[in-house]
Amino acid sequence: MSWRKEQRRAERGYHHGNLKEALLQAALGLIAEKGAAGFTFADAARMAGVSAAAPYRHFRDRDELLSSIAQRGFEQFEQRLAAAWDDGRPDTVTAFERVGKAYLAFAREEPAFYNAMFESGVPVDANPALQAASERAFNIIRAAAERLAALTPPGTPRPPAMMMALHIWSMAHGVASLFSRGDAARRKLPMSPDELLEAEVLIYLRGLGFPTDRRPAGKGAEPPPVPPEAPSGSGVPPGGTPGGPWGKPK
Amino acid sequence: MSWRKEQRRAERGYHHGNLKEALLQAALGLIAEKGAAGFTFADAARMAGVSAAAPYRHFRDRDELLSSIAQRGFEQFEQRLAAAWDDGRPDTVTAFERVGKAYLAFAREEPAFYNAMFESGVPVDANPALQAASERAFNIIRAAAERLAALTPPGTPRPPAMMMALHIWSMAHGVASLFSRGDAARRKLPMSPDELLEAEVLIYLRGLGFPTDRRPAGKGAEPPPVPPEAPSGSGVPPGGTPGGPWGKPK
DNA sequence: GGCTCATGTAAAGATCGTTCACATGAGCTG
DNA sequence: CAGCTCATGTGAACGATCTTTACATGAGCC
Repeated sequence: MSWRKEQRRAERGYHHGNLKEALLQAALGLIAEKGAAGFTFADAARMAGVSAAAPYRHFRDRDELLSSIAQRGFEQFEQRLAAAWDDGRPDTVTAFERVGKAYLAFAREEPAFYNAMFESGVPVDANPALQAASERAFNIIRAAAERLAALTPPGTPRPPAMMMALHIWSMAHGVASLFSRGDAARRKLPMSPDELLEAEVLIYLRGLGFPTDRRPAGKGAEPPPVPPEAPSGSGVPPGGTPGGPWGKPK
Repeated sequence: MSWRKEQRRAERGYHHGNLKEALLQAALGLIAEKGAAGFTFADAARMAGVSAAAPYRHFRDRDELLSSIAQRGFEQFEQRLAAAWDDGRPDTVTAFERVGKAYLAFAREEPAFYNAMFESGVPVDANPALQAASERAFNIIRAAAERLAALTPPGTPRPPAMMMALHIWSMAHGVASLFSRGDAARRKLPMSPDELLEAEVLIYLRGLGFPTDRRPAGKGAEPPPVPPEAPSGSGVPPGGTPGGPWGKPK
């Protein structure tokens, strides 16, 4: 046995005290480094200063550890999305876009969680708690979509809110997993993932009849200003950044 | 040594004859079954009836096999996308949507390839040939986007074609990887992935000012042949079919 | 026929995931 | 405080995988 190990043991005694948490943290670090596939149960144990068999006292097997991380990830994800949504303040469209940004930010800033959640092959539906956490996170997007759906300008086709939510989710996930993470991020793009997603969502919202004219596209005339936030009237600020979400068209 | 093995050997002699190809096929089957993560080099060897060391005569290591499969996948992917695009016939928008469908169809029908290409953790940029194949596939989408960009009705914002291509790619990939494959597909949806993507793309195109009012929601009449390629038409048509691509709003 | 080299084999080392019998010690009970 | 118990950690061991190394085979070519 290594000197190091003995030393660790001396420091902390026979019992670790908080092994479960330590393992989760270790795994998180390892996944961030080498991906969920490269992460090793034995490595996590080593990193926690414990024998290879010890983790089995806290997790049925390697998959359960991964699953736990995914679940915790969904919980944090939900919190961040909820904070971004902020119940639709100051206006629905702005908040909606903030959710998109939060999605990408999470994928970028918490690669280990995102990996465990969406790219580790953990079957979400196998674990009820995990599935529930996943649904709670999605429900934020869904709630936002409901609000948005209620606001689609009259005379415009109005898809079910659920569908809009799924659309947004797929856009965000598509951008995140193709361009915003790991080696995929190395695909060189003419713009940042954030800009890409923002423009995508804006075009989509325009397709639903929402005024997205706060960013005049190019030199052209302002797109016809549909009454902001249709029925009630609290709404999208008319002003905007010049250049449009996609920059000046050449 | 097993009887089976001896028998196989007797059938084919000491040399396999076409081991490289056999390994690729075996791997493809295994990945389809158990995912790229669960796929094992030794298993592929076994399935080809050779010793565990034999594959190393044809692939530097397990990753190179995976990488080869990904590359082959991108090549087939390119072919299918190209066939779907069919150089924009009969009209750009129709062909464009066909590309979207082809994307999903590939993801669904060739799970092993799709898995190796996008979900196996193979670093695309590590292998120049692989990267080139990937780019050739993307170029189909890109070419389609160029054509579409050239047609955006005047008076409408016109994002760069490259951006449009990336948008479409991210939508397709998002839908495919969230809803169209593996356990993720088990997330129960109120509609098929194909419908979901089609609606998403249509709304997006509408956001770009394209007329997307053909296609009465259900089993209705034949899509009214909108004058194909309508650069002259003004943006979003006021009428549109009731319901649009997403069925009747409730 | 004989040489050569690509192709396959067997054996072995390193690492993992996992299990099992056993050790330790924290906390309760009396 | 003594003793018991049970959660928690240890070591050893099994089978599987990946990979390397030395050796075997035989197809093609002179």
